[in-house]
Amino acid sequence: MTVVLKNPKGKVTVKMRAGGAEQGSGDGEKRGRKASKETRRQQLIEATIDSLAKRGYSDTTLADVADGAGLSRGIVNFHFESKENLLVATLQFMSEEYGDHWNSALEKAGPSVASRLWAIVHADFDRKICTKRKLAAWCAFWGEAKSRPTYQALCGARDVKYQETVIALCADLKAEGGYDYEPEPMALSLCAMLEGLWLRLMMGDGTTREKALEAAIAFVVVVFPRHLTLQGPKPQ
Amino acid sequence: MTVVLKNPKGKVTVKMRAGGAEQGSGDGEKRGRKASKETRRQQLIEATIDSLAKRGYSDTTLADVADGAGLSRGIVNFHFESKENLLVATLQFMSEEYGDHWNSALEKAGPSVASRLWAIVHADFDRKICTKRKLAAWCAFWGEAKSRPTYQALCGARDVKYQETVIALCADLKAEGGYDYEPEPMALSLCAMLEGLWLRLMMGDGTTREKALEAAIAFVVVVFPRHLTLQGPKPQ
DNA sequence: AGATACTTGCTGAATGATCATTCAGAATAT
DNA sequence: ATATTCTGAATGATCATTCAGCAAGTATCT
Repeated sequence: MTVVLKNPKGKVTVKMRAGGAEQGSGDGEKRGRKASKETRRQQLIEATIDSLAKRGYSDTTLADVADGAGLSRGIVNFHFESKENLLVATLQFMSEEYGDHWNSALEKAGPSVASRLWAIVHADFDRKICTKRKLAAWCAFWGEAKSRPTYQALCGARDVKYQETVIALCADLKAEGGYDYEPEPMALSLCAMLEGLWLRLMMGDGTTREKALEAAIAFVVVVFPRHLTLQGPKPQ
Repeated sequence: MTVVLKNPKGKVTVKMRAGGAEQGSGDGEKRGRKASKETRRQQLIEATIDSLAKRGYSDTTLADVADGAGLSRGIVNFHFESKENLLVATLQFMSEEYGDHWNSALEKAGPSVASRLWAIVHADFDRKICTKRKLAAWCAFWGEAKSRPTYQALCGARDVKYQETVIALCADLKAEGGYDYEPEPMALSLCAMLEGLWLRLMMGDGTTREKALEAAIAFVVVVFPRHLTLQGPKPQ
């Protein structure tokens, strides 16, 4: 919906979007013509995630993104030069948001290794990260990643840091608790399971966020029974 | 590479593909003009998997598929009516092949529940199923599944039967061995982990088939220590 | 304050490239 | 001769990209 107002002189003076698509950054940001370059880029990235989620990678068009942002057809090439750039920027944004999220979850966690593992597993199923919309966008990129080195690098960067962290946590728990398996395979299976649960959530079979979290918890509790219970990390 | 032969009258009589792309069904099948409808369809499905693996879903074109099969441009619409039909048939084929594979692995397995679980986990990493090429094709479909009900149904069908089987195996092991966790979440986390490992294999980070299998084994051994060891199922 | 020129953000019609689909007719089999 | 399988040029649809021009904001001058 577009609102067009006319001033007393009869000239068009305001032409901006009304309604619910305002997904830019901070609330104080200016809209319409006044929006800053960064705000506009973020707005287009959000519209891209919407489009990826709604129509999938291969049906995402610049026209759909522009419509979703309530702007004109040429807008993406104006701000991003090309469709490819927009998609890379979108993946970059999601990748950073994901990384920031689990890092801050680790910082907020208690000092014990057990509570840190508990926190990082829960972070993956947090409402901020784990929405239908974003999972669908992730999956769209995964589907293209193998044939596009740029996507592969960005998805890979996401995983490497995460997995190293999980390996370290598993190694620390082993040192503390006397488990007798290797940290690397254990961490790999844990990370793979978390991604697999995301995949399930996207695919929309019966799996819900609650069931997925329950399954993830069941896993880590069985693997580290001396440190974790179904109710949470044991006090050291 | 295309071979063109001329008969004594100077007319072109044979025009068929030479080389290594002959991935159709049985060896006795005829080639060239003589190929049966089913052979031709299978040949095109294999070329589709190749194209999906090489170029990804969004860059897979009918021209590329036809080239890959060594046939002309209109061939797909002749045998499948539309691109969409070809892709659905391809997914159907992969889905059936996958299902047949783990079902026959279960049949070949020993009678004990432990050896059946062992077999089904190994089946996922068998060289016949778990190739770069096929994993990439699966991933391409997953990426589009959320916005295409047909794909979603076919991918879902793949999973539901599998997961029910795994739940039953987990429940039987629990009954036998006195483990105290619920079969459903445990089976879900196991299935999710197997899919997640496939995802890793496709993405081409350092994960190899051997490491993936090792991680999967580490998991089930930890979960069912009374029935499984790293070397295989325990004799009952 | 008002007028003027200049900058920046944005628009949307036009362009050209890519690609699925069609189909008339050629090649081959029966 | 007739039916079947296949070809490849033509067609039309979709879509990314371009760009001339408009509108809003800002600086400078009177």
